[in-house]
Amino acid sequence: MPLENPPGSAFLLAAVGAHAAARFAERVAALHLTPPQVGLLGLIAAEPGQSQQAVARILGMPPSRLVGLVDSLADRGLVERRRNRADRRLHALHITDEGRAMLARIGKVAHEHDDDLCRSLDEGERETLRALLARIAADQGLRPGVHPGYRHL
Amino acid sequence: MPLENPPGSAFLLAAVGAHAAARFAERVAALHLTPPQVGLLGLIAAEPGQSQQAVARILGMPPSRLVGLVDSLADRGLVERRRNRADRRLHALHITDEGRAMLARIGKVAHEHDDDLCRSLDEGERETLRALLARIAADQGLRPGVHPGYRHL
DNA sequence: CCAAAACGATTACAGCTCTGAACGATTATT
DNA sequence: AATAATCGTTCAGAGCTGTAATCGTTTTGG
Repeated sequence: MPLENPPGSAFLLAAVGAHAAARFAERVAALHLTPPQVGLLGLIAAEPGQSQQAVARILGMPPSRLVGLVDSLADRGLVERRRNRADRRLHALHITDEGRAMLARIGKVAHEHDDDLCRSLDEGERETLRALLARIAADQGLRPGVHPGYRHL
Repeated sequence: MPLENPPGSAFLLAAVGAHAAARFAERVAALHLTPPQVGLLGLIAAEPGQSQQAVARILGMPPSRLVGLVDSLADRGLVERRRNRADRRLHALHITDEGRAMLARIGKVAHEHDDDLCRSLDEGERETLRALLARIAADQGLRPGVHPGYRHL
């Protein structure tokens, strides 16, 4: 039972959001990926050439955590570290062709996931939901496209 | 960046939900509680007398995990284990008066949290959001009042 | 009626992940 | 040139979780 009856928006949001995240994790597990890996891959694709520290700041995780994550993607050839000639301390992150192909498969999975989650809503209702959530996200200072949960998972 | 542009409902839901959960965790931390403890306390209050195994099944966590959780609440006098005379293997869980008092404080915190999260929405929009989320929750088979994320946090 | 299987709660243990500090390499500062 | 700061990485320690063994109790079945 929730703390309020009926449950408030915040509790519903957290519960449904956690469910959505769990189901998405199941789907991408079929591609041998975890949600943080997917988030990182997407971020590198969207803004290539960033240093690891910059990416770590955006994602809100300690740089030491990012190392293993980048390793796991680089080992599979989805991402590569390129040495910056101007400043050889930096490792610029870039997506590979294989990474882009994987991202396409992920996009397909994400779309299926989206459809299944919202199957009880018609298109107008889905649009309403997206709009309300986007308003909350903007108001609460969430960076578009960054999943706060990747911090701890 | 998300996998789709603009982001789909599922991604927004997971992101905003994780944010809501994180902010709620901060708020109840002021009461020296964690979200799983809050969820357990609420469940015991709503359906008193249940065995630990029954509660563990409802929350979707292994019974061994519940032991420490119940301990932490029992140590603070918010909950008590009562021996069942008919079957002395079972420990029926009951909330105490202090537990009820704490639950009242939690309810206040939850309400403030709710208000802050939805401050960019008017009352009609909040009701719309609640309705849409409740539809998804029901369709996806989520038990009302049970937070799936408590499984792993 | 008694031995054995089943069941609930607990504990012990092993594996995992995360955090924070330390380190080597490189660059900026003075 | 020497020192401080920055980046990526590694490493040890802490915390947490699930699995399996344990103990007491109850049910089952011969």
